[in-house]
This record gives sequence, structure tokens and C-alpha cells, in this order.
Amino acid sequence: MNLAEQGLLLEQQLCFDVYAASRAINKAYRPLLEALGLTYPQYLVMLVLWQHEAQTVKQLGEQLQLDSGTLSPLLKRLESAGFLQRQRRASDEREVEIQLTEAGRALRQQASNVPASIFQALGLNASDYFELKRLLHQVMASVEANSPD
Amino acid sequence: MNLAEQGLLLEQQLCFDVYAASRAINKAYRPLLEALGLTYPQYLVMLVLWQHEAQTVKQLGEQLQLDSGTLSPLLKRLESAGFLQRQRRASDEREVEIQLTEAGRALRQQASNVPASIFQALGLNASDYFELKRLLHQVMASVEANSPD
DNA sequence: GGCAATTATATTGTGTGCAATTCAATTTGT
DNA sequence: ACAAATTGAATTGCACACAATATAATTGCC
Repeated sequence: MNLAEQGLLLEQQLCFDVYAASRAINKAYRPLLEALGLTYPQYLVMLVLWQHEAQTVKQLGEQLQLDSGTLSPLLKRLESAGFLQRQRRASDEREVEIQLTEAGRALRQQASNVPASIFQALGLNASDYFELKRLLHQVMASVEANSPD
Repeated sequence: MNLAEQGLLLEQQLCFDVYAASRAINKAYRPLLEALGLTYPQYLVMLVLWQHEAQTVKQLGEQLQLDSGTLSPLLKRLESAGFLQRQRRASDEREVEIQLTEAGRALRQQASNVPASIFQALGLNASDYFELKRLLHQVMASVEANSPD
């Protein structure tokens, strides 16, 4: 087997590991978030809103790297679940502002143990945790330099 | 802000980094694979088949950690694209055997430069590459120990 | 041999992701 | 001021993911 062919082996593919790890992590969140009535992407949106309540769709999209094609239906589901409200901003009617409801705010308390549970499930010590974070950031920076948004 | 609340900050979430990196990598593959007529999950299936031509759906699913709900329609699309054929195995009619077509086999040559292109786009030196791989494997092993298949 | 449990795949339903398009509101250039 | 360009969301269309269910074939057990 020559060098080019060796690159085509699944077990050599770092990218597959990232892809598989992402799905495995999602699976670990599922039972925890099900108790809150959230999916993992919905939980990420709530994280952003818990940090700063009023956000436009665009601002959410920038932080989560998701576009309106993903966020619009997701936000509608969160709205019909009663966790937030969407309304056109008066100062610029193109923008839709997302506001937490009381139920959405209250959910934060119920979610407060999720990060620790997940951290434990990851099985990493602090130094590996930060090393993994560093390497992922490096990969994202490189990849996005080649294929910009 | 107390400790529990600090866990709920997006920028502290390693899991978000894995999720975002996975999508960023997918985006990097897209233009390369578009030239071959493949999506990234389809490319992964082809990688497995290039290594070992005859596989059942179950065997593919084990290697890629994907179930029949994902693989069945994906394999049908690869079949109608002319890259493979699906047929019930005579010895056990519950199993569906996947066979590459000549076009599917030929695609391997066209894909041979993909791994090197992607490796370059990742911007990692060899030692970071293997370190990232090690950490991801560790995470997957831990996570799957808690939420088994 | 026959029937219950198991196995392999397919189907259904829900929820992302994302490219491409559409539409309305705003900003810009003159 | 006003037409053209830009912007922010929503919509459409397609392709995953995955839980839950259905179906058909096989295996085990008596």
C-alpha cells in the first residue's frame, strides 16, 4: 500500500474521530437534557441566552456558528415550548430579538448540574481538558482560514 | 457568579468545541467531496468499502457507529449514484451485502489526494495530530462507558 | 417440528445543518 | 430624495442522526 492509499484508511482519520466524538458526546447529553425538555443544540442556545438575555438571531448565530436556516425552526420550537419569545425589533424591523420567558430563566437552575455531570463523563483531567480545547481551537482556526464563512 | 453558573458559560464548554470543530471540518471537506459527488458521511462509507469491499449494513454500522436509520437511505443514495450495489445475502436473507461497483472502485483514485489536502487544512504538526487523536479516543471511551450502545 | 426469542434491516417521525432562494427593511451612493 | 446594493430572517430542499416501531428471517429451546 502506497502513501496515498494509507491516507484513505478510516482508522487513520482524525476527522472521523472528531465526528464520532461529537456524536458520542451528544448521546451523553441526551438523557440529561431530555429531563429539561431540550435537545443539545437547543441547550446551546439556552446557554447563550442565560449569559445575555436579549439577543438577535444573528448574534446567536455568530456565537454558535449556525445560520438562520438552522436557528429559525429551532427557536420556534423553543418558543412553543414556552422558554423564549421572538419579536421584531422596533428600531430595525429586519432583526428578531429573542427574550427568555420566566420558564426559560427558571430552566437555568435545573441545568446547573449538567456541566459537572458531563465533565465527569468525559473522563479527562484538567490538563487534558485544556489541551484538547487548545487543539480543537487550533484546528478550527486553521480550517476556517481556508474555508471562510 | 458561583461555580455551578460558571459551568454554564458557552466559552467554557469543551463539548461545544468538539461540536463546532466537527461542523467546521465537514465544511472543509465539502468542496473537495462535491467534486466526487459525495457527502462527508458517504465518503466515510466509501472509505470503509475501499478497505474491504464486501460488507453488510451491520458491519458498516459498527465501524462508523451509525445505525440502519442513517445508513439505509444513505446507501440507497450511493446505489442510485452508481457507486455500489445492495443485495440480500443468500445464506442469511436478513443481511444486506454492499458491493462496490466499478465506478465506486474507480472513485478511490480520485479521492486519493483528499486526506493530504485535509491534513494540511487542519494545520497540525504530527505530534499535535496524534495528541488530539489520543484525547478524542479517551473521551469516546469514557463517554461510551457511561452511555453504552 | 414448532413456537418464542433474537437478529438484521427498513420505515417513520422529529430535529438538526446548511446551501440557495426569497422577501422585507435599511443603508448607501449620487 | 431615491434607486441600487446590502442586510437579517425566513423558507425550501436535501441529507444526515437517531429513537421507536415494524417486518421478515433465523436461531434456540422444549
